[in-house]
Amino acid sequence: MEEGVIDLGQLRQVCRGCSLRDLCLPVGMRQSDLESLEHIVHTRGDFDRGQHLFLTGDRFEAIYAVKNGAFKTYTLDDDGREHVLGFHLPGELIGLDGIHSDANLCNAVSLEKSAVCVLPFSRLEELARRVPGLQAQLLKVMSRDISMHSRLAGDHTAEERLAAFLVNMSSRLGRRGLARAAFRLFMPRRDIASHLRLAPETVSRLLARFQKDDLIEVHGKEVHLRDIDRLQEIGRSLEVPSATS
Amino acid sequence: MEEGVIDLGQLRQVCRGCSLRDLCLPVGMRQSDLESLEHIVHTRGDFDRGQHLFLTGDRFEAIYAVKNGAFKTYTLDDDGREHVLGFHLPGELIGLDGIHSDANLCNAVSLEKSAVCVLPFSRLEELARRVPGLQAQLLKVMSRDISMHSRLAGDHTAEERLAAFLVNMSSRLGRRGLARAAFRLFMPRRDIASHLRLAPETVSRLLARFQKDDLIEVHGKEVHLRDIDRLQEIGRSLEVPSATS
DNA sequence: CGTAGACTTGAGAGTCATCAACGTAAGTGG
DNA sequence: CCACTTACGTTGATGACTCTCAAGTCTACG
Repeated sequence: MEEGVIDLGQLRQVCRGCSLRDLCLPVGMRQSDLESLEHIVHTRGDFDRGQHLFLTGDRFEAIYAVKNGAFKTYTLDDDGREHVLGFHLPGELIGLDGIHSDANLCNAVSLEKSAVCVLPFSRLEELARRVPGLQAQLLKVMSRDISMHSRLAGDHTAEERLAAFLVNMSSRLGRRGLARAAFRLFMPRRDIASHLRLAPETVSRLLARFQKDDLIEVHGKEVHLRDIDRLQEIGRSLEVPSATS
Repeated sequence: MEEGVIDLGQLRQVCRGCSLRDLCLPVGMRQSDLESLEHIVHTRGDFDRGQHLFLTGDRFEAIYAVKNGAFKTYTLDDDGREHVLGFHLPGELIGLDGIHSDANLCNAVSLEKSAVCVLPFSRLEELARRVPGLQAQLLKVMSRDISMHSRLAGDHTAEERLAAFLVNMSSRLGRRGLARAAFRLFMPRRDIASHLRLAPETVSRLLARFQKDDLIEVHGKEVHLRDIDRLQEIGRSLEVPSATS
């Protein structure tokens, strides 16, 4: 096989041929602009579970879009305590918090077999100037991130935070064509706990209680949301409203 | 006086003549581009303490730069509980969390006599395409916001959060030419507490303890940071590193 | 299959919230 | 300008939510 053929045929259609193009950065971009985006993107598809995408202090050069699999981002205290900043599903971006710095400010690690699209930031920035839709989408994604984190930073009970987390996962997975009511928690309890600033034991206990109250069913990592409305009600104050969902 | 003369002479130099131009959106912009920015900006200088800049649900049309004074942004639960998202000093932007929505997602209220610069978002977006420095700065500011909120959302003690808050205030005020070691907390304890998800009583008690430990001196709203290094040490895990400070 | 890590469940402890009372400052109108 | 009123701030006592510690169970992967 000739390299050139592969390039133009496959690699060069990363975005146009990607099932995530309506969730990811390409939202609202024209076909011709997508092609421009494809020129600056390349895919890295070799991430095993536990493998890092970048580390704190690495030079900030790119942001990343999850192509498949899942990642978590986290920081480490001086005490060695881990703080999970968030989980990243296919179509979501990683590294936005590093833009204002010269270095990445967190670690990003794969939670399962994963692949990402690498978006070299300076070229992305330049392209965003030429493609209105790209700039707009980038700003929207970042704005949504601000909203999400500021909600999570608020004063809510453990119950509210976990309910909101489940509903949030459900809706994010749903938008990716997966079942909203039943899914697999691809991260360990410890990570959920850290993300919600809880102890793993508290997560366990709350899941057990939710189950007792017929809100969910849990079997290990599998969860089934049996009463999404009530869960949503419980976690409502953490919900990020949006016009486009 | 003729209107036209005022427009071109004063109003039209909002940015170039503004003492905040090195902190605010104009960072890194050329004089000629600043002029373009001035064409889309206008100032509203009539905010009394307690007066709102916008409310949750208001149509999102603009972001705002604080010109002088100070604002807080907050949300209200269904239970009527207030969650303070942040405080906004001169040169800082308000409303970035509304970009991804059609509506503002929080309330913004003046904490003292204040003025803002209004940046109509669609025009700003358009200008950002033409002015690289503007786009870059907007992305940086948003990126920093993400970092700040995700740190605050982490699992830290009350002591750490308050120490970090004081140091953060100190440095933000310092960058504005004010004393870093001694300043006035322009917001009530209740708002500090809400922002740090603490009870107002806890803020009081911690300030008293910091004082007893010779870290600070407090007299009502006046605080004097006596040992900034140790405060910084205490709150270090909440600090947002940056390349450009 | 066996081992190591993950998860669950229970008991006890701690941080911080709540309730309550008091002191202080701020803002208003006489 | 001062008394009054109201909100803000402090301090103490109590209690709750959640953490920590500990043990046991389960799951996953070699």
